Amino acid sequence: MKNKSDNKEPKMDSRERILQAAVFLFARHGFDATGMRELAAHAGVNISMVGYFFGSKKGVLKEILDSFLSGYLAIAREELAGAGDLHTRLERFIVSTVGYFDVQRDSLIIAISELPHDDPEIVEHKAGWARQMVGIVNREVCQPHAAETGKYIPPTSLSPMLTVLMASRYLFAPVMEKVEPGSSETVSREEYAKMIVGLVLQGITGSESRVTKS
Amino acid sequence: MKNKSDNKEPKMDSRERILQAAVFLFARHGFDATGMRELAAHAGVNISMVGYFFGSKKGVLKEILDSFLSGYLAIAREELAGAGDLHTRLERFIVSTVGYFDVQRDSLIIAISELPHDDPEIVEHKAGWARQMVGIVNREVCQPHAAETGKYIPPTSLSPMLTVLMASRYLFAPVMEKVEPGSSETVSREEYAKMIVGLVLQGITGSESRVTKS
DNA sequence: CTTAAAGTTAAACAAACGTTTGATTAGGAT
DNA sequence: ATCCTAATCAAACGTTTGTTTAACTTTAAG
Repeated sequence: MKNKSDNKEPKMDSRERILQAAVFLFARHGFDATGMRELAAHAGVNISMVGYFFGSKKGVLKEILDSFLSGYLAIAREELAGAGDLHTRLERFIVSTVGYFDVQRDSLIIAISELPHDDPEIVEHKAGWARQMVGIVNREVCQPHAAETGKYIPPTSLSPMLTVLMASRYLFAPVMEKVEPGSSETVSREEYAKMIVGLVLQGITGSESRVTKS
Repeated sequence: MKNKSDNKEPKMDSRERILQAAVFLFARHGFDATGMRELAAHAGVNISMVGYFFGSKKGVLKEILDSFLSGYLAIAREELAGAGDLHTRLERFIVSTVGYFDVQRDSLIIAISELPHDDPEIVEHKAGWARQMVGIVNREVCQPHAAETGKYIPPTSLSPMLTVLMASRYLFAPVMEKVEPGSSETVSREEYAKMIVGLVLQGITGSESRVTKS
């Protein structure tokens, strides 16, 4: 009566267990404050398995960042390009991204928290993804927008602005939950996305989804 | 010819030297990745002086956060309250805050990077400041805005959004500098502030300072 | 059955960690 | 002169850090 490979709960891939534990812990204690022993214990594996699968602790971080950022970039490619005018495409992009951030909130927190730190190995990784994102935003948003309005917003400014705007809710959640318990659930993910769509497209006067002139 | 207390360069307060070194290092390597020895060496003091003046390493962080957040809150009190309609007050607030973030960019990076981490001692500190900020934003922005438009944006959503929007440039600077060297200087602080004012007040169509209908 | 690879383990490594100690100095007040 | 206190220092405290080693077990194919 011993299941060999049919059950998933008790005998999941050790590699995957480590990854999940790392996402959980890095987001809560930070990368540097999370020890290998704590990580191994939380994943239910021996400490040396981290080195075996990922080479080093930093290897785990790189994998988390790559996985999260590639997903974010894929959404940008899919939603910002393609058919529709600028407003429509921006709205699609925001709704999709907020959904993605919502599901991947721990990875999002890790990516943004580690953003400003200057470990050259990590900075280079992030710069690679950022470079592609800037290219897409420039081609699909900044230039069409400049053609419409005559005003050019550099993508090196707009990309960070859009990203952190959509991320703000998840970055501040731990603090805001202390400020006003339950405040995370008062606004649903869909309402939050609409709020950002309104803000980006029409400013604070349009922060609800009422779009009268399309 | 020996100056006693007139000169400031060679014999500055050790306490202040530690504080300045900590702001510099915490912003670049992160709080947990910065060691006491590195901090003491960078400040040019003995390692035990950190404990002597601040109690612990975490004591230094708390002082940095308190100093930065109290300044931010003071700006909010000064610019969001007072005379003028909502748009005018928001514009004043954004211009002032961007100036403040620009000068205090290292402290800003520290505050946001440590935001999501769950050290109870630190979370409580941040929650105290956030609670006051939410109160001000609610009274001076959200409620007047609801009276005008009929749409209520919760301050627990709006405060984080405004904050990270103005901070985005400094959070991403290390990465964006790698993506496009010199991109930090292509947009001046004043232009950056105008960009955000336009975005917040009129959306992406108004991201330059051209305000035709006041 | 044998063999080779992949997975897993406990143990050990030097290095670095944050903090504390006790001695020493200097300056002003008593 | 004596005392007090703030400031500074070198040295050591006991832990914990990330990583590595070598032996052991399991898995799967020849």
